[in-house]
Formats: sequence, C-alpha cells, structure tokens
Amino acid sequence: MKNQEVAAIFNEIANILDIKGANPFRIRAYRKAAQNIENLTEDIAAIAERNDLEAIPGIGKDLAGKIQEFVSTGALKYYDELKKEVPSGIVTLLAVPGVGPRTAKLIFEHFGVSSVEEVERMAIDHKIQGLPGIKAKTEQNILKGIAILKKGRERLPVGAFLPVAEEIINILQKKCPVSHISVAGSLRRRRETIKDIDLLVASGKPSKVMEVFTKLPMAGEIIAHGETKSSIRTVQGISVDLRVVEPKSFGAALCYFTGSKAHNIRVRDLAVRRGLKINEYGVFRDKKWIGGKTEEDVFKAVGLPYIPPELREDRGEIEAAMAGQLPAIVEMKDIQGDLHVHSKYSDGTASLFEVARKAAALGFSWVAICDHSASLKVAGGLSPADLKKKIAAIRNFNQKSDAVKLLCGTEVDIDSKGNLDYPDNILRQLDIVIAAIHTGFKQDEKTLTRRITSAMRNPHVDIIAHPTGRLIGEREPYAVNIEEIIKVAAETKTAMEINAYFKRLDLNDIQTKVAKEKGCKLAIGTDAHILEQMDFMHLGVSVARRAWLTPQDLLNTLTYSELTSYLGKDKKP
DNA sequence: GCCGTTTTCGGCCCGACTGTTTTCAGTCG
Repeated sequence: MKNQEVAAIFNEIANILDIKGANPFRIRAYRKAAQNIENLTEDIAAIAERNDLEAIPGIGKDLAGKIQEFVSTGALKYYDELKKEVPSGIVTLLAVPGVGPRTAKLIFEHFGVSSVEEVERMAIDHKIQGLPGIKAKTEQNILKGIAILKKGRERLPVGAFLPVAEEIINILQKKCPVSHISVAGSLRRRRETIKDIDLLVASGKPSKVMEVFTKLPMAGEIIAHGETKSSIRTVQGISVDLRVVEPKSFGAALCYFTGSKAHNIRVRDLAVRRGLKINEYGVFRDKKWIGGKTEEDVFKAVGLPYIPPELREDRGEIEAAMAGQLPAIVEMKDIQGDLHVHSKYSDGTASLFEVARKAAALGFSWVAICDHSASLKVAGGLSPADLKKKIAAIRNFNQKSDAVKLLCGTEVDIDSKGNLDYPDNILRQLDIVIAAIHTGFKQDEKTLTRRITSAMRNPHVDIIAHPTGRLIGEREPYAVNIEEIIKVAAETKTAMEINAYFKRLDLNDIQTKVAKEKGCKLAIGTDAHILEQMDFMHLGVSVARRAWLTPQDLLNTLTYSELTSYLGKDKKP
C-alpha cells in the first residue's frame, strides 16, 4: 500500500509551506488530507484506479490530481519543485521541540544554513541571539531542543507509559485536593505509541496541584509552570503535561485534552453550526455556560451519543455517531479468555496451575496454552513426546478444574519453506493450533507471504500469531503482503491474532479493521511468557476497540463450550 | 486547499504558557 507514502509526502509539503509562510488553511488542508489517507483501510492506488479519490474527506480536485500523478508515475512534480525551495535540514528543524515554522524560517532566511548541525554550532557560538525576537534564553531553548531531538524523541509503546502515568496519579491523589483525575491525550485513546503523558485534574486549588506536580520525585526538569498548566520531563526523559480545571469543567476539559485534535475540530465545528462554542471550560451559548461537567454533556450539546476515547480519531466516528451507527465496541468485561499463553513446557515460567489461577484472578474462564514447537530449540520447543505428556497433563487438569479450563495448543513454527513443524497427525490431537513465523524474517515479500498463506491452508491451523512480526521501535514488520494474508485468512476461516504484548500489538488497529471488514475473526493473545504479562490483555482489547470491533468479531468473547465447539467444527473449506 | 441545512465564495477550533515585548507572536496540544 502506498497510503503511508502519500501521507508522508503531503505532511512534508505542509511543513515546507509552513516555513514558507503559506496560507495556514491551505497547510491544514494538506495535513488533514495526509491524516485521512493514513487512516484509510483501503489501498489508495485502488481508489485512484476507480477514480474515487474525491470521495475521501479532505481530498478535492487538486489533491486528487496530485495523488493520481504520484500513484501512476511514482513522483510528484509539485513536491519536487517545492523541495528545492527549502533545504531539508530546515524542515528537520521543525522536529526540534520549541522551534516552529516562524523560527525555522527566520534562521534559514537570515543565515542560509541547511542542516540542524549548522544551527546547533551557531547556537553554541551565540550567533543566533540578536535576531528579531530571539535572545539568549530562546537560543538556549533551541540548543536544549536539539539535544532532545538527538537523544531520540521517538514515540514509545503505550504499554511503557501506563505504569508511569498511574504512579503519578497515585501521588497526586494522595497529596492534593483532587476531585477528579484522569489520563488524557493519546494515552487515553490508547494509540499504539505515545510521545508524552497528558493528565487532567479537577480541583478547587490549582496552585497546590501545580506545586505538588512540579516537585514530583520523578520530575527531572520543569518545562513550564503556570497557574493551571505545567509540564515536566521525568528523569527517564518522558514529558508529562498536567492541566487543572474546576470540577464543573472536567468533562469539557477531558474531551479537549483527550483529543484527537482532528476529532475535536470536528466536534467544535458541529458546535459552531449550532450557534455554540466549545472550549475546555464547557459548552457555551453566547457567553452563557450551558454544560461541560461530563463528557456526555459535550457530545449531547452537539447531538451526538458518547463516543469512546479509542474511536476519537476522526476516522468516521462522527458520521457513524450522527447516523446512530456507532458500534458497541468490545470491552474488557466481554473477554472470556486468553488465546496465547506459554507455560513451563516451553519457554514460559509458569505451571499450568499457575496460569489457570492467574486467569481466574483476571476473571477469565479459559486459557489456550500454546507452547513453541520442536524445531524452535532456543525457546524450548516441545518434542512430539513431550507434547503428548502436555496433552495428558491438560486433560487431567481440566477434569479437576471447573472454574478455569485450559485448551491444549501449540504455537507451531512455520519453517522457511512454509511447512509446519508438526505433522497433521499431531496437530489433529490439539484443541487449538496457532501458527507463526520465527525465522527467515529477511526473505522477500512473495516468499514470506506464501509461507503464511500455505500455513493457513492447513485445515488444523486456527490462528496466525503476530502476522507482521514487528516490534515497536525495535524491528520493522517483515515484508508480508498483509492484504493478501487477510484475504486468504477470510477464505480459509483462519483467525488473525492481535498480539497484546506491549511491544508487538500486531496486527495493529488499522490492519485489524481491514481484517474485520474482510470478514476475518480476530483472536487476542497476550503471548505471555511470565504470569504478569497476562495483564496485557487490556492492550489487545484497546487495539480491538480502536479497530471498531464488537464482541462478535473476537474469539475471546466465546464461552469455553462455544469456543471448543467453534474450533472442533470442520470449519475449514 | 476544502467545503456547503450559511452551497461556488468566504469561511475554516480554541486557549495556555513562554519569551519577548509593553500588547503580542510563536509554539504547543
């Protein structure tokens, strides 16, 4: 899919136009178009093919033409010309925290520099101060920003941020007069990666909250310290923003602070059409406050039902809500079990009994124990003989256990040629079979895709685990044709995994939505190797929610008897 | 550059904090 490529080009065009000082609404049009293209669940080349680009929101005649040109020729003249006007180093400057288009343009036009490194050297030599509006302080801030950029200000997995946010919330609750407190921002929307932590507090004593916040033990640096809004950077380098409002504004502020920005713009636009104004303090008619204590107040004011945070991406949720067609997305309470857990039999650390006890504590009624297969020696893959012992142990366990049942499964390796690591007569004896790739990540797209599709055509394979193999921030997805895999999954009635391990989240939200739309079932597995990792189920559920999945789309919502009956049926064509 | 229950032009979400000013521009979310 060229979608990400086209989106990247439009974003880059927006950045260059920004530096050039173009019409801000024109710049916004490019950014908006880029975002909508990123969110598409269909290949943009296919949409271009059938001449339907202008049906995409934010794409008009002009941008449709540019997309057509790029899709058919692989290049975009307008973009190539634009790039010549502003050196890429100056565009990179925009990535420096605290440096925006005005400052970048000022420095560029005044000195004609072409790289961040040059700017850094000039700041060190105090050559930047003296420009209009720039003095020593701003120069120091530019240097600080460059240092942060160099250190890697990349987004990290959402699962890495949640514990930090919870710790801060705990301290604030103990030490401040707080009536409500919540995470907000992309963390609350559960985006797969997060740049900083946003927190919102309702309190009658904002100054006290600000004081406690800026003196937190984990605060390494205070970036901003205002009356109702402050920012710190923790000693580990995580930025945390805190906003305080009065209790009667909490809902409006939570909407505002949760975003996404694109979603907020849409909601505020609806408000304007109704003669209302929405800001973080509430909903206003003329200057009169008419609501905002809860998020429901805000949505109700513009004629919408409550929209869950995970859907607030302007990916069609506003239209669906207006039409009364918002899906009843899956919730943690719908989850009956975990479809992918490792035990002591391979490289997991917990016994069958311990896994079952943990599952009970999580409110689950079943768990699929899926250990590695024979050839995966580094992960303690089970020989056929050991697998027999495991089958017997699980049968024995289930006879004695009523509360939690275990399914005897495997995460069978797909070898470099697409063959499965156990023969059919062994797979046949298992309750559930997950197949996955663990080797040969560097093969070409055709080979990798064929390996997975041939595994799916095996009648015993129920689920494909971590279909793209990506590790967030560590390893790119391997070169699979995900559309082809989803298509074959639907044909062969093979479920696609949403791997809930915090670094995987694979499939991701958009791929999951595509899979649902193509008629696939989805299966959330934590891939837990130690008991605590079974707690990551909620991250998998978040991906499912962001993909608009209802309980019916997931195998995890089936009861034990429904699941065994589903798996036992000769469901493969 | 897009868009229309305000429909082919004139709008386009809204406010806090900082650093520079002495009323505001720039940046951020």
